[in-house]
Amino acid sequence: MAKNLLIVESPAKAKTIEGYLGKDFTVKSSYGHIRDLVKSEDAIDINNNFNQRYEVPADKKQVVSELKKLAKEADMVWLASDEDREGEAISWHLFETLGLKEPDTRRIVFHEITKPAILKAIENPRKINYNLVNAQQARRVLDRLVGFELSPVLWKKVKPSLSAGRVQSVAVRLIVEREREVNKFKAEAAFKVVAIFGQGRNAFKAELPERFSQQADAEKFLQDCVKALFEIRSLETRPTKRSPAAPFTTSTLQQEASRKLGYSVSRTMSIAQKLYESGYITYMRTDSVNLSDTALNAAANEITSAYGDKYHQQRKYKTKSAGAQEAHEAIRPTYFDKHTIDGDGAEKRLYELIWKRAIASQMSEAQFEKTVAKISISTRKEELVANGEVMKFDGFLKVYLESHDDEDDNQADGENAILPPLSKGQQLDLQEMTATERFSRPPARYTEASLVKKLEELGIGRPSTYAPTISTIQNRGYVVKEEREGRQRNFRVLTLKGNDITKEEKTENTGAERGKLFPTDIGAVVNDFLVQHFNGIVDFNFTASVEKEFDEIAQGLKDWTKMIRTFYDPFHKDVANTIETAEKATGERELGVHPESGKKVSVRIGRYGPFVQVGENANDESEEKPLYASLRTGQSIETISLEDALELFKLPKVVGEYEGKIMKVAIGRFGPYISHNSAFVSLPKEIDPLDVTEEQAIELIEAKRKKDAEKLIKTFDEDPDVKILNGRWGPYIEFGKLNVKIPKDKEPASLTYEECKALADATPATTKKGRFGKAAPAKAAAPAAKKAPAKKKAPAKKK
DNA sequence: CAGTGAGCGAGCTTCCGCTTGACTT
Repeated sequence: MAKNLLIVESPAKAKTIEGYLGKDFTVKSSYGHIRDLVKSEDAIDINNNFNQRYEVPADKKQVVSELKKLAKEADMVWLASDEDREGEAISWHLFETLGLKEPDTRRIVFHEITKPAILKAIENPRKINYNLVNAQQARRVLDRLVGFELSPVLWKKVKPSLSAGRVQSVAVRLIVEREREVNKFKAEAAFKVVAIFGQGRNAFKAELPERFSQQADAEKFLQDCVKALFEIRSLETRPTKRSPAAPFTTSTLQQEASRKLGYSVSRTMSIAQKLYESGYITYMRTDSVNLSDTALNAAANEITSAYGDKYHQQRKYKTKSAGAQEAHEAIRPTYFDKHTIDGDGAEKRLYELIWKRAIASQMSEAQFEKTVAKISISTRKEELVANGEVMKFDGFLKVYLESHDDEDDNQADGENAILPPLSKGQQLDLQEMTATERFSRPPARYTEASLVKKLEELGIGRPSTYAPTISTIQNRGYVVKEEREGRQRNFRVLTLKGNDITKEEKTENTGAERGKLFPTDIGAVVNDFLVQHFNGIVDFNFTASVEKEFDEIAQGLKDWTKMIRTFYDPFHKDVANTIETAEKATGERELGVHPESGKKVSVRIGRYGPFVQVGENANDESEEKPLYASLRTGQSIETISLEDALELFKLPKVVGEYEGKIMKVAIGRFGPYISHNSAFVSLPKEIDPLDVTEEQAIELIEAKRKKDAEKLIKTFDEDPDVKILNGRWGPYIEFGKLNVKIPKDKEPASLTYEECKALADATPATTKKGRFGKAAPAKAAAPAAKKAPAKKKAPAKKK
């Protein structure tokens, strides 16, 4: 038995380290945290110094018992979790849970998984840093208190099962506020003048720095240019350079993989996880841009041998993010001489991206010669400007060019074009000049990756939580990732050619979005509610300010329970006050009055989602009941117009007759559908329910019948409502409204009616939904309830 | 599931940060 047990957080890391240390060491992993606060309300004892109750979650029991056993057998246990707040806490939880004793325990840390780093760490053990542990406890307790007190407020005031938290609520806020900026944005049009001089290979573009807001001014300018002389007034050439970006962190990897490969952040992370487990890359959840000395040398060797000495330049990067804890290296290939790897296409592409970025980060800068030519116009005082750029040395650009979110902006302007040989005083031949109407652009909606970037800038969230946070806000229905169609927009183009000026009107598509994050109505309502009642929590600086206090705790300058007390008491007061006084939040908005009846038209969120209401709530029997209609996908209570709202009442609508029965189009909870003779057909997305023709409807009904017939295996004379069908997951019996799976040992085609009935009777009706969600399972059917009888709920809080 | 938007009301939902596989539908 090995004398030493060394525990790290990640199993892949454990494997590597075991190779470095030899027989005297057993290296195991804790798989992250091994304990957490209990789920129940009594996890934190508010009145007793915020004492915590921890438990080992079910999925960690096995790991813990194995570690316990090994720890008992070992002479010395080395706690080698990461050197950051969470890592220190993991060591402490291990110490407590495994029942370790101080003389036989060492705490060690390293920032890179290299043999010298590990050996050095072992020579320099220390004790658990309880200040750091306290800082983590403060973080953990604060997040629990915030999350588990705020969420229930939402259940009461907005809708059950919603959630709020220090991180997710700010993420939603960013998206809601950006959407509002986009919606209130008014595009401003201005004419941009571009001239083309010279012929053929010597042709080049020049631009007028000023823009004209009025068409008349642009026209006048072109008019003035008809007989004008153009001359190069000044010519300036200067060297410029561009430097490579730092190697990847989690967030920059997510951004580049999104821009260059189109991966979602969760896809990027799961591919990176595979690469890590295969030993191709270093750890992928990191906020550090640092490379180990071993890596610097390996990169230097690779660059020198592959590209030559002049392409290499050693660089050490410093992190720019304030909250960075830098427990690991930057993300880099484990072996720089491996330009590509075995694996599927996605893995290969991500690996190559990581390899290029890391290699480029150690390469020389690219050198350019930038030329600016200013061109005077004899009839005007303005000058045209031509920019040219010639690359003199490619440097790092040989392998990698970083992309940016706002890429397409400059590209079209010929910013980096090559200019022909020019000289000062040279007369130029105008070939063509255009004045094109261009529009200012609204701020860009967030993509998953650009949201991560923003969160990182605000110091909110950690490398391990970016991807899960993005999923959470989508799963809660606060945010949707969507494509939206743009709309056509006209713009004017004036062209001067020869001595003639022509005008034309062109159209372009604008506002189309792909893979952008949009707030839902519920997201907006929840956000507004939180901003109104808990501004301090959803403040963009809240995390930064508590982080500062956590740092003070980590340095031993502050008592963590005092810090939490100072936060909690007023916060809890707000919670209690809000529960008592706040109205239910529905996002209600009045759109106006119905043009014919004069009744009030309003929108709000109801039990089944956003809807329009015409007429007041009936509080008296003599009054008429109001009319309701659900909003369609893509519509929102915040932006819908009165006209669009009234459109919704044009459904349900009879679109024709078929086989003697009417066909009706309506919108249901699951979207638009056609009903016919008590059968239902969903409308495909691309068909507008208001435009369905009789022919289309018949076609759809027939198509549905055909599809159903393909699924049908057998029917019965005894009861037409009983069928055997082939479903997505195999054959099943449709017994009236109940679907029953057919056991594997039965042949579906040979089942008799009686057998079907028996199977149906044996199936508990748990799939049926009651009015308030899932129907309770029949009491007698569940004799052995696993759960202990529910605890008595704490009596209602005193008022 | 197929046109609702009350209330009735037992018992449930929920946080952030560390880690990976185990899961059906």
